[in-house]
Amino acid sequence: MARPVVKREGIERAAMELFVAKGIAGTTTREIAERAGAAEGTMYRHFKTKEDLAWEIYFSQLTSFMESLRATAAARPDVRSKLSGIVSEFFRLYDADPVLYSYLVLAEHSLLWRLPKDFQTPPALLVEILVEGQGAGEVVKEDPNLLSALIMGTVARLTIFRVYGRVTGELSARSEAVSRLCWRAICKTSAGNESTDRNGGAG
Amino acid sequence: MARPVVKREGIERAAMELFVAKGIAGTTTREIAERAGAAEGTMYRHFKTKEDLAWEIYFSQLTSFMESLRATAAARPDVRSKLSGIVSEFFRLYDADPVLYSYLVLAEHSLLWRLPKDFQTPPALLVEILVEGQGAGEVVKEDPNLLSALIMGTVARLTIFRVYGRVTGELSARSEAVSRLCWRAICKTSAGNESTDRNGGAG
DNA sequence: TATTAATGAGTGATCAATCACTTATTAATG
DNA sequence: CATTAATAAGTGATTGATCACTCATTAATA
Repeated sequence: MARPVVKREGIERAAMELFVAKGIAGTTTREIAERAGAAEGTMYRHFKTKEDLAWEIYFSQLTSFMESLRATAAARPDVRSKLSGIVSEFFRLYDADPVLYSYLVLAEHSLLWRLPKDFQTPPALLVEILVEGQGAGEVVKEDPNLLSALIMGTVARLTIFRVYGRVTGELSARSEAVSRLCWRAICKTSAGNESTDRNGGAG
Repeated sequence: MARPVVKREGIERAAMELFVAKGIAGTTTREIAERAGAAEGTMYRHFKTKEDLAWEIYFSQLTSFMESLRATAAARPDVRSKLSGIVSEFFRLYDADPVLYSYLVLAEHSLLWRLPKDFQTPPALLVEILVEGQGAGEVVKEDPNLLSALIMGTVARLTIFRVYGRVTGELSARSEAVSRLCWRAICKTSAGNESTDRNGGAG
């Protein structure tokens, strides 16, 4: 235990912001250091390479986000509300930290291959829940990957629209509408259309 | 006109393949020339900079794709079949040329800002059709951007799943299922659920 | 032969990464 | 408590490699 670490967090934050704005390859180590108010050498004290820096941010943040997704799903009793809980969680993350959201969900597929083979990604969690719903006869019998693509895709694309100003305001406010539309698509009967779900916007 | 141009197309193709695989910033001019079997200097005869090369490919191909999207939509009589025609068109492009699809739809938002302000993008075309459908009472009265995000998002995410092996085979084979599910979500009544659409998979 | 495409060695700038060094903090000793 | 040794964070000039881009020259066509 010697001198305490004070620069590392700032380096991670600055790096993430630049990676989202310009891509990993398009960001220089000098820029990161400058934005973080640190020396380039400090970066290399904590991270082996620039790619490692990108990876460590990605992995730790995705792990943490997946834990909250799983907690949300586990706390809900039925498939319908599990799904709207997950949708809410995505939008909550965007509203709280758009840069982090972009880094985890929209950016750089160049990091995905590094994930451990048994790492549960958001689409995989969705498939798990959807299969459960199909077993219970609540979800339509289509390829669960297709249903998962519908939910993940709608959420991700709405965020892209938000980034580019095609939609405005807090995405959390859209949570209920997105859940409702997605559920209309994937529910077995069309009875779900008129259900007034209150979990979509809450927590 | 003396010596004819023979290398340009190969440079564009090689560049696009590398841009999709490694990003624009992550691709070097030397790599492009090598893969194209041309000299670096030849690249600069036809394109002012590397970024210009990326942009010219993007703009010309997107313009051409938008023309076929509009033609498809125009050739269909009703909103339901216009939308499934567009979905089919996306999947057809992926099956025919996954690299081009990835370059146009999945990659590099760094080029989007260069589009002329009046350029009609795929989401904008969808919104146009959806608003028409709302006017005719066929489409649910939600923010058309949200409905457009649902369709565009589902299509794009399914392609990402295809790229990463989460789904396999020709995406065109999924066209009908995707259209049907999306229509369930966005149609005004739930009557669309049992309609057997034959346009989704065809032309 | 006039014209233009194609070439590839060459160029200065910039890159990621290094390393000898300084500074802040804790632990040990009297 | 005062002093000092040990430790690890932080620094920034430096480096060799690599980058995007140029230009004098050669090759191919009308």
